[in-house]
Amino acid sequence: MEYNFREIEKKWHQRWVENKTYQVTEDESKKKYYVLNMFPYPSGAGLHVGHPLGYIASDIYARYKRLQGYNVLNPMGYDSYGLPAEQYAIQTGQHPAITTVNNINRYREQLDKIGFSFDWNREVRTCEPEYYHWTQWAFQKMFHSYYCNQKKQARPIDELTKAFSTSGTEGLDIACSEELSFTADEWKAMSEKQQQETLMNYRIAYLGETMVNWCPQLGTVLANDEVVDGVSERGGYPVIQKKMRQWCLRVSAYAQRLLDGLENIDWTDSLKETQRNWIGRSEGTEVQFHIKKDATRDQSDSKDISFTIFTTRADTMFGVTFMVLAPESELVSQVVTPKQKAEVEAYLEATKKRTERERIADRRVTGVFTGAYAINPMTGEEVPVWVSDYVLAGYGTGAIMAVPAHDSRDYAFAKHFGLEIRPLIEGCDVSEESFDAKEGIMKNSPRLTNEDGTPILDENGNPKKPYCNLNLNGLTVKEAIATTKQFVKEHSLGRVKINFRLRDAIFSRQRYWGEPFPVYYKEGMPYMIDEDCLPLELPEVTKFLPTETGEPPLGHATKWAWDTVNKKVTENSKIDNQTIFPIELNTMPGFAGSSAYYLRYMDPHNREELVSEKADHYWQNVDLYVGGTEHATGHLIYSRFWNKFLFDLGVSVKEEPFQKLVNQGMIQGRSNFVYRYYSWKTINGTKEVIPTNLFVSKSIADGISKGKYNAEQLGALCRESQANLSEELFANQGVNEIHVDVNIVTNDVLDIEAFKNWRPEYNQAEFLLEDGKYICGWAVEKMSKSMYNVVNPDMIVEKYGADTLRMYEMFLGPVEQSKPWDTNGIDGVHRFIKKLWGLFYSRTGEFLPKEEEATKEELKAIHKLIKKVGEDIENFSYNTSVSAFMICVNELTQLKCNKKTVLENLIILLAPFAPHISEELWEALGHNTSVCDAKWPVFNEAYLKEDTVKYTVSFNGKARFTLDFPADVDNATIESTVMNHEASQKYIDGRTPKKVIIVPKKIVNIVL
RNA sequence: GCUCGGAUGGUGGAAUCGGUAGACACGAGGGACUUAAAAUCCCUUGGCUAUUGCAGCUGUGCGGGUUCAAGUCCCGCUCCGAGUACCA
Repeated sequence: MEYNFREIEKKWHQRWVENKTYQVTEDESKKKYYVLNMFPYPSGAGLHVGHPLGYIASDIYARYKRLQGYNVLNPMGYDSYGLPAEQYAIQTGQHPAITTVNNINRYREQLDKIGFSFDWNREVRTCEPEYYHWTQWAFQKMFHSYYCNQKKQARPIDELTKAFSTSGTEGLDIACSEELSFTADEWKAMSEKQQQETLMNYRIAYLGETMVNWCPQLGTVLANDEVVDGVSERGGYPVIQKKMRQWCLRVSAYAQRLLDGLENIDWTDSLKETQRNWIGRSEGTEVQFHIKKDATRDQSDSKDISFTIFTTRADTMFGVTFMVLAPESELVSQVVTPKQKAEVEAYLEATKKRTERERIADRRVTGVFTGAYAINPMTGEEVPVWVSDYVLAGYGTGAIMAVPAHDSRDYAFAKHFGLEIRPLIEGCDVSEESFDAKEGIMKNSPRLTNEDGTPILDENGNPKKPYCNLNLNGLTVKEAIATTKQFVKEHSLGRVKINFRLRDAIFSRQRYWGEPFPVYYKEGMPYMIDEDCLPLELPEVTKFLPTETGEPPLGHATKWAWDTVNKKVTENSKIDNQTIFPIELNTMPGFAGSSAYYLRYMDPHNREELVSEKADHYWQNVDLYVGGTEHATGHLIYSRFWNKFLFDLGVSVKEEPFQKLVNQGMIQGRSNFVYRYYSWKTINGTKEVIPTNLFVSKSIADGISKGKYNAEQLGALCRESQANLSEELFANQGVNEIHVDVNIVTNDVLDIEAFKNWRPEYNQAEFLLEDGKYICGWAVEKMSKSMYNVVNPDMIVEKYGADTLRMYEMFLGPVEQSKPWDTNGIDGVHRFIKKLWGLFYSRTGEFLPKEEEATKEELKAIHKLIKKVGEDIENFSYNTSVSAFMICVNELTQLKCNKKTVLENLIILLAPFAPHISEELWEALGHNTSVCDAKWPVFNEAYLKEDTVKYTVSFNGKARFTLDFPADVDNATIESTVMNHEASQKYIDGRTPKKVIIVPKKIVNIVL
């Protein structure tokens, strides 16, 4: 019987869908296992073009777990190539919808191509809200919550308003503002609008006036992780800083918990590290500096101006020689002296114009003196206050104390403007660069002597006395930091503070495709529409672009107002601001919907709740999440934040959403080149290229580039290949490297006929071959259309089948490693599948498996495999599993094994890797249930027991030969046997061994 | 700059605890079957020397070290990849 893989695969695929073979069971007494694939497809290559590495890897694990007896939820399961996860999931009822609107839209073209029937204008809106209902719901909950530092969780905002109304605001430790700037009486005196405005400072979802990354070309704001090198991640358009009123999520409130949570989850260290860096916790000290009073300043001299700086190097307080404010800091206008005012304002104007990208591109040292002086609380010294854009407004307090001796940025600034550099560490040299390392012994603190050791004198000519009783001299940097911290705290000069780099997430987008905010505006303040009115569905619009007045696309909608009486959306024309109000025009970003989608899969048809308590308690969290590292600072942070919030609410039982995370590597492109021969001549001193129709094979091209051929030799090559090229073109040789479609190249051999048809201009091409073939050059590049290296796995599936593709992608190497897509080895895997088939069917179509007792060798072969595959799957080392299968099938073929018991075990083991052929052969073995309901075989050590053990005999560490010993041999026997062995004599050479080392079951080493 | 990975044949990659480096494949070379091709099967395949036979040397990016024994551990480099960046 011929193995017609494609027919078999289609048949099984159909059956799985019809019988809902891989659906979860209702039996909740079973252990659960939840596998999920990260929502977007790898590396943006698109639905059908990208390689389903992650799907295959997670699907193998899910099937393995199922065979182990688990109830497995695998909503994005990849059951065969040719059926994308979404379609499968919808058909089997496991998927509530397709992640988010944004994602649907992104894959629209590809989904259309494979016949995914969708009325894009209507169904997207009528189908999606079932899902985004719960995104809107969570958003409203965030709006109605604040973060309580003391309780380390989100709490209802009502608690806060109650506290404000009484005097009991003390003890409220709120993430966003630890000091309340108003009293209970003031609160009560506020208007409703003022109260609402105040509450915005505390809500977890809040409207914030923040600097945003605005992308004019895209007409929308972008999150920090969507901006790469100062340009938008999608499209690469410039991004500028702009102050806008936007919805924000107070992710920063969860910074510490996001950091702590990393301890207990099973992610790769590098990914955890990336998140740690992104969260950027830094422990330091906040110190208050006062501005020296100056009569010439605008503000009355009586007013005391002070500001706080943040530093991790409190030990360097004695080395402060100037202060720097961020240009955006409000302090600048307060401290500037009239004399410096014009200059400072000019500088502020200039920096505003520079985009972030320009600031990154050229790191010029710029800045301007404000005319003000700050008083160092440790030394009493007056140091100048500058403004410079190297200080960021968004981090710390937007002001720094500059210690040029021990900070490279301050150093560059000081050198540029000729400011003092005062080293504080014994023996450090700061003549060329600053000494940034946190090591060494402190000196100069306080600084009482000059460089030559003579005492510094005060105004009266007496030796200067220390300004405060803090002396760090002789301490290490670490000790000095701790001592200074303590000192600052005790003397109320500041406080110990922990800063995070992590910023709040900007949650508005000026797009159409996204969840609409269930928010209407009354007197400019946002109000949530009632929870029972959710979901608020996207309105019909005529255009998806921003309006002429620069409003978001929803500004085109004519029916986008909220009727608070009838509780429904109504025409804009009816807005009276009494009972009918305008609705928010922004929509939510892509990460909104993906942040909690895993919870929804646990209970996809629930109309009452995001997830039922029962389902949540059963499924808990995702056991295995497979996806790319590119989401480390985006989705994987937002999702953890979102889940922690839901955890605080009691909706999610687990604080961390993804217990184990496996990163699949990216599939890179492998480009092929052809080499087009050209000649050239010099006309009027310029080199002129004469192109030809001649394409030369790789090694000839290399030869030409290296000048290996003279005109005669090349001519001979041409005659040999019967290529017509006129004589004069043989001199002045050169080749152009041209990308060629990888789909017309096999094992780097060009399909010449296909090449001629590929492009009309190559119709008349001639070739210089090597060994009768045209060998192409190759390089690893990213997959892109322009490099003609995009490979569509569909072609592989049609030619070799989905099972071969699955196994081949796994065989390429470790899952987490990026690798070029290279079909050169696929024949090997396909051969393996055919060999496997050969164990079941003879060439004449006879069914071979028989009910016979397996031999010792056969049992050994299969149990070796059981052990290996089990271990490998647990370690996600799928490539070595595939090779183990090959070894086993080779052995069984050699043994001519057709024992049913052996083959049954083999098929079960193979089922996760090659599900189609496994189902087919499982059925052939006489089973009428799916192989996915079989039991994973139990490994029995006894079958691997050997009577004899092979020892490697080595002399002075060099392995020479091997010897077999009985398994229970004692060391003395080994030693005497080896010493007396004929082969040993040559190496011993009459000497007496100094030492004999015997490692049981492994090696014997004789030291001479 | 900082952080984290990595470097093994012509290629992808094995070597899980320090114990015969190169499993398993691809490619290449040779052979069998065939009128021929495809398919299939068998042999060889890190390099160098030797080859009638045995064999010897060398070899995991570079330089040191620890050890009876190092791809694996330690120290110092080089190169490549990823992340991040005026974060005070």
